Amino acid sequence: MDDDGRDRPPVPTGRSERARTAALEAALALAVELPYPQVTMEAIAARAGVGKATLYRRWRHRGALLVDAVAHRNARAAVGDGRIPDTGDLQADLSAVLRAVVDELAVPAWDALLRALCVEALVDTAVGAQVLEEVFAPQITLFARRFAAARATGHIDGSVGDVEAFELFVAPLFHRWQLRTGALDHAYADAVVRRGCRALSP
Amino acid sequence: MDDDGRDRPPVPTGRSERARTAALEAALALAVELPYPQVTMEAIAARAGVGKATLYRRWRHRGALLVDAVAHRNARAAVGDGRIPDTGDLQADLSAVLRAVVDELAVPAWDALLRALCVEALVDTAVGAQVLEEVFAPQITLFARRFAAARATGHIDGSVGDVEAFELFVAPLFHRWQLRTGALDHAYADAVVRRGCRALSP
Amino acid sequence: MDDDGRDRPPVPTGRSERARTAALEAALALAVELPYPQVTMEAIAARAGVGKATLYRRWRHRGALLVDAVAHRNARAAVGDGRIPDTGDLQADLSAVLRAVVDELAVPAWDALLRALCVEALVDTAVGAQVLEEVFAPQITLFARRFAAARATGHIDGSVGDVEAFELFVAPLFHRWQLRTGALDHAYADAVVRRGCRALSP
Amino acid sequence: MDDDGRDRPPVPTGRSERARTAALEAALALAVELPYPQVTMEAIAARAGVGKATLYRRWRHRGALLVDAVAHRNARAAVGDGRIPDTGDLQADLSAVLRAVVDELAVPAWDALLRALCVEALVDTAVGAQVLEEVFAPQITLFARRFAAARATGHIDGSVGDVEAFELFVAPLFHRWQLRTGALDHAYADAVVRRGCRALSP
DNA sequence: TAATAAGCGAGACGGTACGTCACGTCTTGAA
DNA sequence: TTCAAGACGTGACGTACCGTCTCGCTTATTA
Repeated sequence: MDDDGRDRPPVPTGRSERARTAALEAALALAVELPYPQVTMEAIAARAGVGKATLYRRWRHRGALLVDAVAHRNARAAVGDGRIPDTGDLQADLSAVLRAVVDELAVPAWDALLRALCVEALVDTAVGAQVLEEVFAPQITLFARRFAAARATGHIDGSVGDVEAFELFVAPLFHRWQLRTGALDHAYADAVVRRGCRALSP
Repeated sequence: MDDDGRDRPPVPTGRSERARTAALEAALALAVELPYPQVTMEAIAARAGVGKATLYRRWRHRGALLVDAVAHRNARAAVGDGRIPDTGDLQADLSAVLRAVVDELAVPAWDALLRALCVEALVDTAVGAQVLEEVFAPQITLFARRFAAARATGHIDGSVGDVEAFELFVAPLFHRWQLRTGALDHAYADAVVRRGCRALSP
Repeated sequence: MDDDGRDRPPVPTGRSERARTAALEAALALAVELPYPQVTMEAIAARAGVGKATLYRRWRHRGALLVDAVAHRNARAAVGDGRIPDTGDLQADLSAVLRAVVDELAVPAWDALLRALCVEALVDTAVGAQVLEEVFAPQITLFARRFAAARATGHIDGSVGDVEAFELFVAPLFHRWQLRTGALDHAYADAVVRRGCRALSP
Repeated sequence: MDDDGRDRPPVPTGRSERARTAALEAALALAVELPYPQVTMEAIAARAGVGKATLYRRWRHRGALLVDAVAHRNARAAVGDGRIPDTGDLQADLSAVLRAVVDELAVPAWDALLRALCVEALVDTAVGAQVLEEVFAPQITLFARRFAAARATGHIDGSVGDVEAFELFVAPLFHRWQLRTGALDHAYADAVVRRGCRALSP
């Protein structure tokens, strides 16, 4: 699982590493501050002070570069700092998390990045798989841990899988975020959690 | 709500009507048979046998053209032929509908079209609103009618809004379709409906 | 003899004509003021205020463009104003002409253009043929007319062909100009003519 | 005359000597078998199995490398093996030599090399001087020796300089070779010699 | 003989130009 | 008058070379 459109050179030297970092950060910055069609490889290269060939040497697509850029960002500031609380009250814990997700999606920078990621994922199946693996899968894993605890204490139906439970809670937010079918606020997050917990109760 | 990127000439003559139809059908055909980045205005014009200026005279964006094209398609073959069944058994009715949705999404042509629509919606907020209004809103209305009946017979919690209920059922499918987090089949549709009905039960 | 790398569009419109002229004059200007490797299609397009695609639509090579540019220039200011004098004294007439050629080659602009033409002619046989036809052949024709008169009056050996006689006079200048084997001045022109006339005397 | 773009390291070790030879021969081979624009420093380095930095360490320009390569070639197989015959019959002797030149120019390899040299000489004055000094000057010297003998025996006009006499014979061939104004064969060589000798007769 | 530094091949780097394609506008010729 | 056809200026595409640089590795000397 290494030949998915990234990092051809196995040993990044000092100079290479500078170029790589500059490219990733330029991509992030441009994706945030420009309409996505203007986030071109040319613009990223110029902003990063890097040759276009260097970009294409490392990433086959703009999509691959963007996914790496977002992964790079997440490595620095993990969303929700990497753990779902477990106070014993599943509904309260999930409410806190989904409220945090709502808050994140309200940050224009993250909103723009995520929309860009979705565009690339929709356009190219391979990039879609990469997005799933590197951006969503970690989140699913986080939720899965909390669900396991809830199952152990009998708070949720043991027959529901992790991904299914994850989608029960996150998909409505994702849908509303992407299609803007309504206000995406704490109240909605709470309502989604309330209904989700009812759906999962044993 | 008239300057949203469509139909500037209000009275299409005979000749321009032919051009309009040809453009819409060319857009549909290309969106289905080519990767989306290759569905260019030039390609659509060429396929339709229409001048590029004619396209830009009627639609400002490729997105606006595509939305019209999908609306044009839906006008011919309405999804689920325009009504949600009401046998009195909400869960059975919704299962039938969501299974149909799953089947639709499995058709490559519709899958490709919907992905293209989502790309445009993600890239441009105005197109997003148009997609919502013309593609998703009709669906929500369909569901709303069935929900109203269910509320009247006391089968679901009266305090849950139509959009919220819609998202409870549709968002998981949408999420799984877009991100390919797992198999999108009848079993998943049934499970989503089962959990949704539990969540909505009074 | 029309498909030799120029003028694909048979009827140049008003806008096209402006683009064509601007391109030709930009090419001339750049070939004169820059080292030849910097006379790029990109630079010509920029200087002409013309799209690169427009250049490539009309000329396949930089060479083809340059040949047209020089022909365009020659159409305006014919070298030696289009006729070789005939005072009855062949040696004097040719001296005057070759001195004029020497003077022309001393003009940096024409020197640069001619070197550029030779580069293109050396690199690509097809361009070479075009250069011969459009730049040198007219000169040969001019000399041929004068040689015909000289043959008629018995001043030169009737068995020597026009091209051979032309080369007898012009080749030494060309050789010295290109390889800088010595001073290229009026004295040299006179000496070349003197020897050439001796060689051709009946 | 040492900083003209060649041999900066005065003491080539064994390893670097191998690199030098490999580079020169790769340059020759590529100049013969490819169109000249494809004879790039990269291609030469690759063919020679040599680092690009090694090329640039020894030669500043592709032109300097090419001139050295041709000189390297000439060192092995001297053109006309280094002497112009002196049978006492100047015209016959020169005919033999110019026929040999014509034959050389008919060899595609030498034709290609000489065109490449001329391109470099035309593009860069410094390279032009180098070409003159290393490729043409030795030829002029050869002719000069024969002219001196002819002058001593009163066969040619003593007032004509060596370079002028050289150009009288060689320039027409050069001109015809470069511009392809006509057939470049033994007959033409003979005619040029015949006329040249008449021009030079005392 | 072992370390040590110089020179090498390899090739990544920041650039620039290539030749192509699509953008959205504008002009022309035919219907 | 409207339309298809397509040229126009613009600018991004992905590639190839430029000339410089940084790597390890090989060599040839110096301790």
